[in-house]
Amino acid sequence: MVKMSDVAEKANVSKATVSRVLRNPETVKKTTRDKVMAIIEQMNYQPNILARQFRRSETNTILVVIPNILNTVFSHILGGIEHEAGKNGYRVLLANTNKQVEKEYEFLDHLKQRQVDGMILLSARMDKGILAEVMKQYPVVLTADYLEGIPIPTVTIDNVSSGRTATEHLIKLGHSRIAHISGPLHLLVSRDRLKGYRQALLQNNLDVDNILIQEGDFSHESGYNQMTKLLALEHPPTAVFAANDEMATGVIKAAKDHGLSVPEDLAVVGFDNVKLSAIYDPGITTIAQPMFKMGNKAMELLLQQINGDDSNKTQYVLQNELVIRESCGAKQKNHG
Amino acid sequence: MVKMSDVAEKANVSKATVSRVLRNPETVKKTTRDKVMAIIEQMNYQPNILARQFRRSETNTILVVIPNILNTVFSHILGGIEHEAGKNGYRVLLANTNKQVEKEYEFLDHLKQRQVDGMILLSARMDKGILAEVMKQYPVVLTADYLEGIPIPTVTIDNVSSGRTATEHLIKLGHSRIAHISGPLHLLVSRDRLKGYRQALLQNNLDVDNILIQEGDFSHESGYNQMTKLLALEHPPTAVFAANDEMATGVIKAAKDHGLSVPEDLAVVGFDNVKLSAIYDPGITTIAQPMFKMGNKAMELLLQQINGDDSNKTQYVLQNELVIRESCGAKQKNHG
DNA sequence: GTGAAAGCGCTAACAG
DNA sequence: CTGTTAGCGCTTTCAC
Repeated sequence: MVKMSDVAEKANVSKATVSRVLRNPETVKKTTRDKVMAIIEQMNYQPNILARQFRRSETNTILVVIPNILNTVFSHILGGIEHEAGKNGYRVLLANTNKQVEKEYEFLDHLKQRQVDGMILLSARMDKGILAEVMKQYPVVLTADYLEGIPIPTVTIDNVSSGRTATEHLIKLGHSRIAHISGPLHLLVSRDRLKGYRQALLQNNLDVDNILIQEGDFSHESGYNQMTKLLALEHPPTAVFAANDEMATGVIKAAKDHGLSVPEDLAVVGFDNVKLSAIYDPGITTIAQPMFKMGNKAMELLLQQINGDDSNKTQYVLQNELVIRESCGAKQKNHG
Repeated sequence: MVKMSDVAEKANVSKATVSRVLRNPETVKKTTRDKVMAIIEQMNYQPNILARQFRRSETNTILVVIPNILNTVFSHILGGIEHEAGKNGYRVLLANTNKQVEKEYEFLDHLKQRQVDGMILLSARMDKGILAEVMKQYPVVLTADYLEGIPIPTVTIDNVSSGRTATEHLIKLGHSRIAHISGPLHLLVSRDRLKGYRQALLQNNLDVDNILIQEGDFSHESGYNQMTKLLALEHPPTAVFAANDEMATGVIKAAKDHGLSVPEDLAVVGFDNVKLSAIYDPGITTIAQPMFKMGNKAMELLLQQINGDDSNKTQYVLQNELVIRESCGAKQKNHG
């Protein structure tokens, strides 16, 4: 493996000059630079990045902690992160926690050992105090997930208002008996969407009937099961707001299996606007999270921190959007 | 940042001993070892991994090159890789190519610069000759994608026989006019599935009608569009084998929009067995790829190479499986 | 079983 | 604009 000193020798310059040519070309006279570059080409010299990382103690790598790669919401955000990272010469190390807190702690060590320059969390189940400590010392950004009461840079949408928007849409369509199938309630995201649902009902002088609120786990199956329960009620709902799109498909399936049509007999609104919601039949009305953009922005904030700009330790709330398709009954069925 | 020499000093031993305690504990007397460990704990010493990597010139990191993170087939395989990697103390660096060959070449440099110990490709669009050269020098495994004529360790299913299985299933159900919507034909995977389709027809003395073979791009939209074309034929097909599940949903949507029922008027078989195929309505009969397992096996093969076991440069063909759901008409509609 | 010493390949003062 | 020099923190012979 040819090294810097080999190049230096052959080019009749010092190692320092070769190093400069590589990292600060403008500080080297053009003729010298060209000569060195030529030798580098000729010898097919590849700098030893490991040595460089060690010497500079920076890795140009960031860690992305994900609860579940298989969830398309997370993989879209990951895509956004990867895109922005690549543009800025950073590499992305993947850390799948499978929803286990212990894994989060494990990956924290990578940060502490400076194996990465920063970390983006899509899942923050760890102890808030510990996280607060960590983020004093290392660049950290939170997205998708968020926490109350600690000042950590965060990129999200407003889940409360999104929940309200989804519910209000159903109210405007004339529904008064609207159910909500929530995500796991140990997640703040789920609680906030539920809060929005409640607010919408109350603001429209509708009763909040607790029997119409069922907790799911974001899976199709839970949507199906909870909807089946709801349909067994004496007064079943005429509309459902499901806390994600996959559960919405379960809701629709349950309704169909019960002999009901969607949206004629049951209006359904989902959440996320993943591809599934667009290709399902009927197309699912949903709240769009700007997932790719969330990833982008999160990476941007992280880069600011890495580059020592601490002025910006703020929360970013991105715009969400109601995407109307067939499942709510506000629109005629068509393709696209 | 406390370093090894600090620990050594406080423990009254040499750096060498501390290093041994960390990496070869069995070569250190128990009493010494315990003393050193205690000091390490007490001082909260974190070894500088960058220094270690540099010194040992190994990274314990592998690179996974993915054409598209948003595709669930790839994210499942990635999950399998990540799982196996984690178990063995390896970290996974993500390399999203967005289907651009140039990106593949770019990421190759990481390998050449020894920034990673090995590479798993889920996409090999690069020049075969170059790849062949690379894999002589560095640990590389190919999965999901594959190439003909170069002896690179590969983990896949048999796409030809899978295509045959899918098609034969439709033939057994009594269909004789069976269409195929293929993946992009520049991909060997797509060509092989098509080949299987052809073989099944011929082996059953059915004509191959080229008008029934349409090229898609694995998207819902392409499935929809190609199916719409097929339905406009004078003699439209009564069954369709789509080269992936997402296109199958497009096929079904097109049929419904055309006033047809699936499976009554049109039988459909997909490919991959992603979650979508299970939750779609109707459930889609499909060929299951053992995606997680493919990732596992690929990582296993890579580890063998990294550990210098070159005996095993073989192709692994994993078992596929026909999963029968409603879309083909072989089964009554029910949930699950 | 342990210590001394050399050095991995690069970068960054500092001088000139 | 370029060269000299001194390490970064760890691992690994080689002695003892």
